[in-house]
Amino acid sequence: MGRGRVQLKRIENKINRQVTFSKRRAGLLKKAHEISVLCDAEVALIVFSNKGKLFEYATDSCMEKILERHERYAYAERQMEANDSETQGNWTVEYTRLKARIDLLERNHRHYMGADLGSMSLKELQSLEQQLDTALKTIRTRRNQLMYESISELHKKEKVIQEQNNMLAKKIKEREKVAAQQAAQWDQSNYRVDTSYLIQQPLLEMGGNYRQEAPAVGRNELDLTLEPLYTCHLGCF
Amino acid sequence: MGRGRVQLKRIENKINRQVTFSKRRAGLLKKAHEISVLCDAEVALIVFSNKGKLFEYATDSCMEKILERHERYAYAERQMEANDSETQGNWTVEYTRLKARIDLLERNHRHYMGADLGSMSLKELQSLEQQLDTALKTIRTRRNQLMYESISELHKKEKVIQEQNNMLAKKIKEREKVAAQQAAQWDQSNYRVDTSYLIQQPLLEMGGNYRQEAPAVGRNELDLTLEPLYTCHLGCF
DNA sequence: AACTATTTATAAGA
DNA sequence: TTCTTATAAATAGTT
Repeated sequence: MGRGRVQLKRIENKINRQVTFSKRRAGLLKKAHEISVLCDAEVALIVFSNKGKLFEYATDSCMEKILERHERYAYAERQMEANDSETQGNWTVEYTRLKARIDLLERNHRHYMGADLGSMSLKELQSLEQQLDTALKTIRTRRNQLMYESISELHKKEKVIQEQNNMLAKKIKEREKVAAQQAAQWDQSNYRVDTSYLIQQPLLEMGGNYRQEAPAVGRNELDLTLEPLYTCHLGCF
Repeated sequence: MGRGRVQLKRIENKINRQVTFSKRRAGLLKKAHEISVLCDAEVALIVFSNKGKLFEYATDSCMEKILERHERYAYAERQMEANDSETQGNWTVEYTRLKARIDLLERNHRHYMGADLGSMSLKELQSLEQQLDTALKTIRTRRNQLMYESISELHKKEKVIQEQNNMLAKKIKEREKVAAQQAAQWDQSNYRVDTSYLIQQPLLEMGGNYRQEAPAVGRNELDLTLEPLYTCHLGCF
């Protein structure tokens, strides 16, 4: 269409090429619109010029919708192809089938390891991501459960040991009291002073130790620092 | 082009429409290819027929690449537009600017809550997803850290309390020994039998209690069940 | 950007 | 569908 035939090859003259691009671009957009209206078709046309400038046409000005439809379509097509080539395989019998299956599994494995992603489409990558994310979620849930149980267990242990601790402390206090009574009785009767000394010394030292470290400081820290965290963890399950 | 003019409106005759679609589709694809070769342009053309059948052309048969390029382009354009309309806003002064800003923020907020996603493109959704995923990761990291610290703390507490427990047990044993000596001495001198009875009774009862419940059963369970878990947690950070 | 000689595309008919 | 053909449209080269 025009004076002289056109060979289907890149126009080397830059000016010429630019002019032709303008003219043909207009024509192409026009024709895209025409077929869309005349034939009730959905058309998306994207043109990047030599220099990277974008021109586009889309039926009803809804490019994204058409592109998404295309993605769905292309994906479905690819799935069908994959299915076909996997099912019909009976031209070198089982061997080819098994080989293909192994290839697929190996490729999948590489993908699951995050390698060899260059050959995957956006859609495939999304699918992979979701799969991995789901797996990750399962793994995380499991790990959280284990941590939760661990904390629960520790709390229980702590309580038991603390109770034993308290009980021991009480017993010791009783012993102190009895020892004091004995000492008093021995003092009264002035009988064997050095034995009274042996009894009284360890009891005093121990009582002091116990009260300062375990119930006062230790318990307080547990109650203030750990209980809120624990409650918070519960909200996560 | 052909016998008689063509009005730009849907062809009502179904057969006619189908024929025209075939012809024009071929023409459109041809022209798309031509401009692509002649003018060194990158072209993507997607056509869905009336009945949903897909026809497509892409320069170098690389549809996905062109579509991604388009997405990047369209996204950048949208960003610029948003920036513009946000920056220049001086036709109803500050009011319009603030209103737009609030609208944007509210929309974003809805998106962050997972609502009102219908208006978002695939790319925007991906971006949102990544944002949320990153946020989620940060949150999870933080939570894991807190749980880790909690476990660490509990282990430390457990150790301290256990040590105190052991110490108390040792003290009590000493007391037992001393009491036994006293009892022997008192027996020897036959002096006040009822006091010796008071001392011996609580010590025996307590020693049994302690050895059976805390160090034997309690400690074993902790070592076997919790230590591996703890090590496992460490691997997660 | 406008003109115009030609080539192309295609509507209608077979 | 496909082929043919008359004609409308597109456009290469020119101004």
